Amino acid sequence: MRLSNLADYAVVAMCAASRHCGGGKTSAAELAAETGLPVPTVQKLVSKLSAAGLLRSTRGAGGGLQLARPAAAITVADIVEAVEGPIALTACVEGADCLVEHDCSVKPHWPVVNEALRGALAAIPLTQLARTREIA
Amino acid sequence: MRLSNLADYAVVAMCAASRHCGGGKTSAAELAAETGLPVPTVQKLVSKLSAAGLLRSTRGAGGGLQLARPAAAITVADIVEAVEGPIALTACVEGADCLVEHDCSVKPHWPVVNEALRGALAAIPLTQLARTREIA
DNA sequence: ATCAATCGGACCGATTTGGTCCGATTAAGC
DNA sequence: GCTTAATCGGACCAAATCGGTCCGATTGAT
Repeated sequence: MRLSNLADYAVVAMCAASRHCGGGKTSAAELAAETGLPVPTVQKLVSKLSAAGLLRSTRGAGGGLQLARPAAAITVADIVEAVEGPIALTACVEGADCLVEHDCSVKPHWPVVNEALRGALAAIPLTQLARTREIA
Repeated sequence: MRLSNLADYAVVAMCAASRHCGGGKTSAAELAAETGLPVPTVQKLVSKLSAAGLLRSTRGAGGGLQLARPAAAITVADIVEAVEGPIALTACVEGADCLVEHDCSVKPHWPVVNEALRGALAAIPLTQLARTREIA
């Protein structure tokens, strides 16, 4: 019942990237310096985030990264799904057959819980996270 | 972002145990037969569930298991926490220092998400799960 | 006191996760 | 047009956790 470290890091990294949104491009190395994460780890993250369409990467000298969408249109749920894949608490939510399929009275309830979690994550846009410790 | 298989199994096993509530005691072997899970796995589960105070075990010949509380007073959150430990999406929710502590603007938001998830799990008592496929 | 049936904990293999490294690609500069 | 430099992208490897299996300790009935 725990979020993977990578997903946690990704949220922090995207939060840092959103601060560079006005100033144009940033780089994986810069994000690593600001977040304190290892550079290769950040590179791995931006790969997945780019593939998911959350970041837009420009290669070559002078290249870098920028948000593919406005920060307000990116939620924690988007970031988590980009790194960990679809949010599914149990295998049967994704369609896999559980081994007690014939009389599994629990099955119908999981999608409800699943959507509750997803809704909680989708309710937090990147703009809200960028406000440094205002709600602490 | 996925529940462990053990936690999923534990919910199913507890659901099966609740059906024996009126009839008194059951056993790990019986639960295994009803759920289709391997016997040793169920034994492992009942150990943790007993330690968490959700099941009461009686040892010796003719012993067995029974719910320690009424089924209505046991929620999915209780079962998940019994098997997986406290529900904490990130390490910082539990008090551990993240390595970007000094300016982690994300940190204040995790407890909110965490409670939303926990609330969704705590809203489902065992009695609701026992109703076989009524809400499908 | 013996026996039988149960739970409880310890051991082992497998999968996933997290971290590191090197190569492919691209744009700028000469 | 070529060289150079800086970047992203994917492949490789170690570690931790998870899942499964087994055997021993404890307890009540006979």
